[in-house]
Amino acid sequence: MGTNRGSTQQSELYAKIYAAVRSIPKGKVSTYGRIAALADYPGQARVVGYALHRCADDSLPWHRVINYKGLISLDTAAMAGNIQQALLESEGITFSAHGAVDLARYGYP
DNA sequence: AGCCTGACTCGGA
DNA sequence: CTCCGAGCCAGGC
Repeated sequence: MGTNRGSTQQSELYAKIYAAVRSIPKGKVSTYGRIAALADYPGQARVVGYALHRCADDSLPWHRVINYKGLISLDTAAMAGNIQQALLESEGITFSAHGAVDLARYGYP
């Protein structure tokens, strides 16, 4: 990549993150740290969370991204957390009684 | 320019 | 099991 005009690099970061999120197959879930690694930004899980927070794309399967504990980062009592769990369950993902996902079973990669 | 917050993660007590 | 602190980066004021 020769001369890079500082203009599209910022989008590149989000593009990689979105691409990683889109790479999650239906019925699977991934973590922020995992997405960061797939996006070539290991350790920057917070940036992934921030990118998803600003997600302007409704076709982005952001609900397949959870934290490393297998829990929904959003408050499950809140609307967003409730929606996320509902979406994952609609894809065939089962939750524990404590509201946790088995990453060893549904985790991706 | 600087400061604070956040859809994160990890290790320790 | 829960709580706390430290490290990382981007965005907003």
